[in-house]
Amino acid sequence: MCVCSGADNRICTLLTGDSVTIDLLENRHQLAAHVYFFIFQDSPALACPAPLVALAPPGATDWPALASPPSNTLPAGNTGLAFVGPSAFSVVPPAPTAIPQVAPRPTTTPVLPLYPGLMCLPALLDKLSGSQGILRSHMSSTPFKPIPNNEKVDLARFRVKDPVEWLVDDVVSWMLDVAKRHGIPFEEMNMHRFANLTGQQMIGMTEQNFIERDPIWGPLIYNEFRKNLAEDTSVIDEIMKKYNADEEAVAVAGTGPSTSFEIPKTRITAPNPSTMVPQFHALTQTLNQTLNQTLNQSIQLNTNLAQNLQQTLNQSLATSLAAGLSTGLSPINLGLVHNSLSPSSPLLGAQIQQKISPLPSEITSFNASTATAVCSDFEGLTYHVIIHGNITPLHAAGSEDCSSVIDSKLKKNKDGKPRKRSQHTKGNKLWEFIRDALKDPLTCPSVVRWEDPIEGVFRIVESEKLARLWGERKNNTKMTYEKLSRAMRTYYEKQILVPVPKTGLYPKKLVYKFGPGAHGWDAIKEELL
DNA sequence: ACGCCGTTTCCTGTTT
DNA sequence: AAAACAGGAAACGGCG
Repeated sequence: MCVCSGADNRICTLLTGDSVTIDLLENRHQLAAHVYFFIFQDSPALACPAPLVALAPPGATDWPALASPPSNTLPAGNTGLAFVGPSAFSVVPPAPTAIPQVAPRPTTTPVLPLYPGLMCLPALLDKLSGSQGILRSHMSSTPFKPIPNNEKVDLARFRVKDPVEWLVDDVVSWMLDVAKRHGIPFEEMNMHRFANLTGQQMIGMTEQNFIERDPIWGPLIYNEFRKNLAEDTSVIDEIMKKYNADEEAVAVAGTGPSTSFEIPKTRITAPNPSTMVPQFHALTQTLNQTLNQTLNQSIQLNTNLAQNLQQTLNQSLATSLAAGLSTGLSPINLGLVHNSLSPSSPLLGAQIQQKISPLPSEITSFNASTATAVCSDFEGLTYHVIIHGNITPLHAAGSEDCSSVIDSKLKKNKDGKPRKRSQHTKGNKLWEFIRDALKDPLTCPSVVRWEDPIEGVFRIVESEKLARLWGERKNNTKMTYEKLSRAMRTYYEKQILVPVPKTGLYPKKLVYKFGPGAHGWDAIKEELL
């Protein structure tokens, strides 16, 4: 999809993915005079000739007069823009001289008729890029070759990433979201002035920088971005990374292995303000206070754990903060934390069990059913457990290390090869496990992640880790991704999974899509909408 | 004891 | 070449 703006109508921001299609449909009436939308209809891999539906603004004089409509035009009266393929383009910053300022912006937003013509993509591309040098295609000159760059591009992706990790696609997606939420017609934003920025670059920008790029909406965009940052946990992440680095250093130089339950109270120090973006000072101080407070509570809890194991923390703070610490969640994901980290979280037991193992020897088990724990592992460096609720030493089923017991009970099949123990666990089906992993910040997005939460498309990020977790769940240390995927494939027949559309929108491997037989995964969709 | 379900295991062949 | 995908066949263990 291509969104063009600017007074010369040739500054184009190229987007990929289909979620924005909905935005377009919803906001079609808002399209003002100088916006062109190029929408590729039903184009599996953007092979050309891909039917191209273009909206022609009334009175537009420089609309590329491209060809007569091919024979496969849309039926008369068809206004559907429903099938949008991926973009074949990357964003190329326009030359500054090519961006005249738009003086009075249109305030009315007429409903635009569909341009009657359907045009071939390369022709249009040549038309646009040839004259201005704005567009660059990833496509080869071979017109029928599929897009080489079919990396995941998801217009909802910015929601699950830190702004600091936003790529140019994410920035544009976010801006579209801002425009939609504020009812701003896209073309009224100088989106192209932001389309070459990453989140990291935007973090370093002042409000004035925003205003320079968009005198009208710059302050709003700036405030929206800051709001995003304020709700984001990246700063805490930085603090915690620093903390972990310090802790590791101490552990190496110190008296023994460090565990998450050896948290020195003095370890958290304020970051050097000179190394930080000025706007973050106040935020960092606040977060530091919160962090210290929470950690101190955890330390206190830890101190009493072996004797009493009854402690109450501020659930909201501990859960949200720690969940954010674990994954650097965006605000939206933080909003999901309460649901996803419920004590009954299917992953939690295994995760807690895994994380709890370095506890002092007298604490050998953990009642996951009565506790809410959050673990953050920072890519395996170290981790911290912040616990809320009642924790009692117990002998919960599954809490012991069963591996040796399992091994001794393994039966052998005809070939004399050992077979694993139970495969059948009521209410714990594989697809449910994966669904819940997608809700759990401990595993999403590090192990599994959404490609398109609206469509139910998800991707396995770390296949063997997912298999290991599934194996832990089933007390089967021999689980592999190969076996797990075989079980996944049995779901196609039951429509629990359905084939992922070969649109080129998604990576070719490790991507699955929930089907009508699966349920409970679309709660995230409701959160996002 | 039996049949069904939801895997798990093993395998061969294909696709990416 | 390696990883992932596809799917057949048989085994397994829990459950009704």
